[in-house]
Amino acid sequence: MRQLVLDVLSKQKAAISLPELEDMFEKADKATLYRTLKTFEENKLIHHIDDGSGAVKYALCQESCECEPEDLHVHFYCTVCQKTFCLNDTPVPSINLPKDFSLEKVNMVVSGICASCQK
Amino acid sequence: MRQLVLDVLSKQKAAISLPELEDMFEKADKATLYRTLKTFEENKLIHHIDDGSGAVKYALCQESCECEPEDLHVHFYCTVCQKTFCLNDTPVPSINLPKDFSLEKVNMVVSGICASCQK
DNA sequence: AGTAACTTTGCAACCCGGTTGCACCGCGTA
DNA sequence: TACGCGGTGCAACCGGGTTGCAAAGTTACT
Ligand SMILES: [Mn+2]
Ligand SMILES: [Mn+2]
Ligand SMILES: [Zn+2]
Ligand SMILES: [Zn+2]
Repeated sequence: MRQLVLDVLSKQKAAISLPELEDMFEKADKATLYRTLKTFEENKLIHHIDDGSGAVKYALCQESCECEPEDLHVHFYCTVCQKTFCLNDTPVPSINLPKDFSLEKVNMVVSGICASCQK
Repeated sequence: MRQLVLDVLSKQKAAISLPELEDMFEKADKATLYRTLKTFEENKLIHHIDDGSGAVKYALCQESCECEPEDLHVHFYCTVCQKTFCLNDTPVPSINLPKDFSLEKVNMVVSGICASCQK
């Protein structure tokens, strides 16, 4: 099962959610897939992305993917195809927090229209 | 009802979620509060914040609060008290998207420890 | 006041993503 | 063969959000 899921993940251009994964298999159980993603994430194979679409999405970690402690790159959510992409080459800009606020991590999601959906 | 909700909202230092609002009233119905927040948002009185905590939170719009088309300021989620704050003075930095990606809006949530929770 | 039209509210049900307990299965090992 | 352990499937549950519908409240007009 994990092999199959890993295959699917590595073939994806966009990040994928649990429900999407579910009906991409049709045969495997939701809980199994859920636990698979969980173990993958614990072992730093994948990272999750909260793009505000209601379902958390997952994408393979890249070579340089330091998901912890701080997510390095920006994510892009296409409002047309509803796909979410890792912009691995777009680092999260550093920001100045008010005094006495300590930074742990940053989630930056840009919405718009992706390259494929531009006409 | 709307008056009451508006009062609560204007007294809040942190953004508030629908469930939080719910048990802050104990008397009003979830649906009513939900619809109240909805109309407030449609009329640009409040804006919503998706901080990844599972529940969308709402905060009053400030004078200069141009929530549309693009959310202007950064939000801060405290991992200790689980409160979410508008950093009204911290604008979202502009970023360079890859070619052919068009920008509509940006959600930037910084997690860490807020001023009150620092020891 | 009486009536009609419109708005707001409460209730209940539903949806959907996520999560968990538990029993079962498959497999390697003593 | 018997045991232990990790993976799987099923079913149930949870929590936030959303909606249909009917009752209650409000407003406008006569
Ligand atoms: Mn990513
Ligand atoms: Mn805000
Ligand atoms: Zn697209
Ligand atoms: Zn705090």
